Amino acid sequence: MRDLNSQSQPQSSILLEWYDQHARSLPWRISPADRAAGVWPDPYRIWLSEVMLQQTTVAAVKDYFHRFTSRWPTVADLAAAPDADVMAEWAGLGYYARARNLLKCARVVAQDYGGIFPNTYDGLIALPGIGPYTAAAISAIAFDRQATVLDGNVERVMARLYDIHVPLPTSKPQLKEKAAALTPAERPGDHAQAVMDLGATICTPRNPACGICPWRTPCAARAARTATELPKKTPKKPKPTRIGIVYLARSAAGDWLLEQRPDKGLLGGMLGWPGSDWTDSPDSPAPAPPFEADWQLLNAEVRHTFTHFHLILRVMLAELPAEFAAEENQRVIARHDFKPTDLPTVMRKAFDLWKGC
DNA sequence: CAATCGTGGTA
DNA sequence: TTACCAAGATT
Repeated sequence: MRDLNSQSQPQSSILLEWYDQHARSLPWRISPADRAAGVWPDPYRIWLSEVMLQQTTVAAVKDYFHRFTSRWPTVADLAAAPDADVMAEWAGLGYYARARNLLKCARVVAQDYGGIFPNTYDGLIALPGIGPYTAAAISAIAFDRQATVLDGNVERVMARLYDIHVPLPTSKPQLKEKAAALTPAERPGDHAQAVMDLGATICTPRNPACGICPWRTPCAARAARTATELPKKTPKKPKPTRIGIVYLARSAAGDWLLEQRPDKGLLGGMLGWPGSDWTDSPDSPAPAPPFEADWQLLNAEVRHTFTHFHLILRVMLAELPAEFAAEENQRVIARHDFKPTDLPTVMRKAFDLWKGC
């Protein structure tokens, strides 16, 4: 007799059928026609897309991916690029340590590996900026290896599929085990992308579309009506508000004074306006203008929220003296070389405030 | 291990 | 307006 439990175990084959019909066309993906013709993705493009996609939405990544791949078509091209060019191209995407590690990684691959990415999980995870998720993703998607990805989507899908109420990150090993048990030997890369697509389009954090989910039959959370409350997460700490000052100095010719921030820490390696430290106290922060001048306070403030604090920035303006002697980390950028899009968003907001005056 | 590290979209 | 969230890595 037919085993009624046969449908109670989720199967990769069901998910892959759904994926073949619903896969989104993405710039780093091989089209179904190409894949049928035996074309495999370029590991460089998979690596680049996966690093950009770390904690970042597909919508935000698309344009950056196009700009990077058209400007630097190969890992060797990227490895040869000046640091400042890469940081400027990454500006606005956030988590700037990714850009610094991207360059480090490209240079290791170009110089130590002859421009060929290692094709194993162990080889990949040893590279800068490649952690457990990204190593698994590249292994599976670019090299057809049976690796299991565990990102936020997979965590959510597994927690619901098996109705796991243990909060993250404690439940992570358990979720990884479930995800690994579902990973097929055939098409592991498509399977990985299918689970993530499922999480991004059907098994969403709020209002999951359980009725049209390919795994609706075996889903334990759907049966228990607990899907929307999963996965549980340990509560986050509240964000403090910090206050700071930035100094916009513009010469009579329209040139701007900027600073390259230190490699470590917030906005590391990026251009920014000279300024004070950002303090927690409501007291006005110690002024630290880059030169003595008649600094004018703009009549509006920058408000910006980082991962773990809110920031209020006061913006001061003065004319940059022609004889100004720049420090080592400072750059006087000519009017026509200055592009606000080269700045991280919080710094661009300060510029926008001036522009609106 | 808990903290750090960006930004934009969404309810 | 606020809080949550997104194809996480590093220390």
